[in-house]
Amino acid sequence: MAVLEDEGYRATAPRRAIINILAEKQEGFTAEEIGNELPAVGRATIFRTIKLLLKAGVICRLNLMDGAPKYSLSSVEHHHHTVCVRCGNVGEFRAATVERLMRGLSDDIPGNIVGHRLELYIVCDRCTGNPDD
Amino acid sequence: MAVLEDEGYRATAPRRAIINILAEKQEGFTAEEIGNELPAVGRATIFRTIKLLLKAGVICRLNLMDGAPKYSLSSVEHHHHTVCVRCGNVGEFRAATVERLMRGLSDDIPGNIVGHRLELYIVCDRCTGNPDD
DNA sequence: GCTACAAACGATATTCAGTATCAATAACCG
DNA sequence: CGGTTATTGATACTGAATATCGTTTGTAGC
Ligand SMILES: [Mn+2]
Ligand SMILES: [Mn+2]
Ligand SMILES: [Zn+2]
Ligand SMILES: [Zn+2]
Repeated sequence: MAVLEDEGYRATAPRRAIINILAEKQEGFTAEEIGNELPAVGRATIFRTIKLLLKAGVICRLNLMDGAPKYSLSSVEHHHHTVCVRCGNVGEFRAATVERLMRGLSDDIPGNIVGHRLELYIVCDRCTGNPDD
Repeated sequence: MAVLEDEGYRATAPRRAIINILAEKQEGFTAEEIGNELPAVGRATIFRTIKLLLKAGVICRLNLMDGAPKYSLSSVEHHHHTVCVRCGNVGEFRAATVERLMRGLSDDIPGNIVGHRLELYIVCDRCTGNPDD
């Protein structure tokens, strides 16, 4: 909520409603899910707010294996995601080794690395237990 | 072209036309570009063929920084991509260190890793020279 | 080379995510 | 409070991708 003030955005009712919902979400979420939970809020505003929170760094975007976009709260500055290919649950992880690797890679890559994206596709423990569904 | 036979697909004129175009492409390409170069081929067939070639492993999909899909010939089995955030040019690279890292990561990650996606966003050498455009 | 049959096609309609427009509304500052 | 201006929601629109379906075309078997 402080995000809005910090960036000079107005603390409107729709924005606060969206932020409240996100605050409780453990798993990743889609724009549609948010919209479904807030029928009173216009579709455009959902997308506008998502974009705003992305820019502010409150949430981050990731891609499912098929490229479909999904979002998750960014609890930490820079991190990567695990996505269960069965149930779609999203996890976050940081690993110093990943970042170290990126720095090492810059020697082998032409041009200047300005960012990266790493997604791990997994079958989560819960889904390993239940072969179906 | 052998791909089609190998997988039991018919070697139709549209498919051959698409494959011929791809064979000459150095950079990554979008579905639209292919469609533009082959006005005679129906849009649906472009997408159907892309999907087919993805499954066959002839091309691979990558995501631009904003999530937009792009494709590139997969010259090698498993690899990753660099995307210039200025001009959009796509490069491929392999690095044993990346794959080694993934194996190492599996200890820290809950669940079974079944795949990963790594994209490096860069400013390519050509774009570093030309600050504008 | 035919023929029959299934695979694949293209046109079309449709879905779905995301964006532009714009008049109406509501934050915020004084 | 009241004025200014950011923000909203309805609506229309775009662009990517897919479903449908009658027609075409590859291909295996003769
Ligand atoms: Mn995250
Ligand atoms: Mn590739
Ligand atoms: Zn799972
Ligand atoms: Zn470039």
